[in-house]
Amino acid sequence: MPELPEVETVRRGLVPRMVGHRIARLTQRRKDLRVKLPTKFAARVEGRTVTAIDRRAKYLLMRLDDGQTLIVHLGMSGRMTLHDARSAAEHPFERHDHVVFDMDDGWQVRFNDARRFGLMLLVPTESVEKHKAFRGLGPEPLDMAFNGAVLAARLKGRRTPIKAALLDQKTLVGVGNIYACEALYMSGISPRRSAHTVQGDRAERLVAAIKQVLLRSIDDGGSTLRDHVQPGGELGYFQARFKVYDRAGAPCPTRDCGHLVKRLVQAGRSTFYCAHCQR
DNA sequence: ACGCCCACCTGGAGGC
DNA sequence: TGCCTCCAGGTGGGCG
Repeated sequence: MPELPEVETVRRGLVPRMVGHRIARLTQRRKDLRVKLPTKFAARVEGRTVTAIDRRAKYLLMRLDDGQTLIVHLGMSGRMTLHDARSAAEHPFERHDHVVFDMDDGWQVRFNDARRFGLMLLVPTESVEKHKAFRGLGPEPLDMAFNGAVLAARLKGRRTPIKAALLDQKTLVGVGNIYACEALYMSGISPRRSAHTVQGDRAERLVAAIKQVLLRSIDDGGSTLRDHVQPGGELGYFQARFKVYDRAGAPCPTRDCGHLVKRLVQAGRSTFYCAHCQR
């Protein structure tokens, strides 16, 4: 499910239910996520108050009041759902509700992840950036400092196709298969173009497209294809705005183009593009 | 060091 | 209905 806009949407949905609240109880209904939950995980989290929820790349960072950070990654199919346990309605667990946070005010936050590619880690806040998963992560695309020159420098000398380079979180973070396809289409750049040739004006156009597509998607609550829901259960709507993603065989949306959207496989992932509009 | 392939896991869709 | 194949929003380990 989640690329930057979906993770950011989840973050925003969790803030009002978690920040400023104590985790009264944490239940591990299943421990074998991508990274096994540490022993005594529940005991180390229970009683702690969440002071903030940040995001870095596609990771949620739940800051706890004892100086630890609970790192959450949603993998491909992870979601967070909210339940008001004080209401009279029944709240039966669903298949794949793996970790349950009971907050001190009666709200319940559940981590649900069918494929179990997600992970949770508990690390000292000051060492988050030193963790193996965070070392080498590229710049945040929505930072003011991220511009064409920054991207161009990171693509220099790289022989892989630009599409694959965008998926590589060492190049920049937060962009996944959907938004890589969409940003390349919007900037008129072929996904097959060698990454090192994306320089100068081309890099500027690509950065502008990346920022625009991510921001628009956040505005729409992300993209709901299969799994993504906002924590309150609302769907995302950005998928209605896809120009090429998952649209193989459909007419290219550029006026008067007349060509069809094509699908190809790069680095094991589907790429959707218009061979006429993207060079 | 880099780039490619695959595994990790479950479920939904489509073909027969 | 059932069974089989393919595909899915991510990541990281192993290989050449």
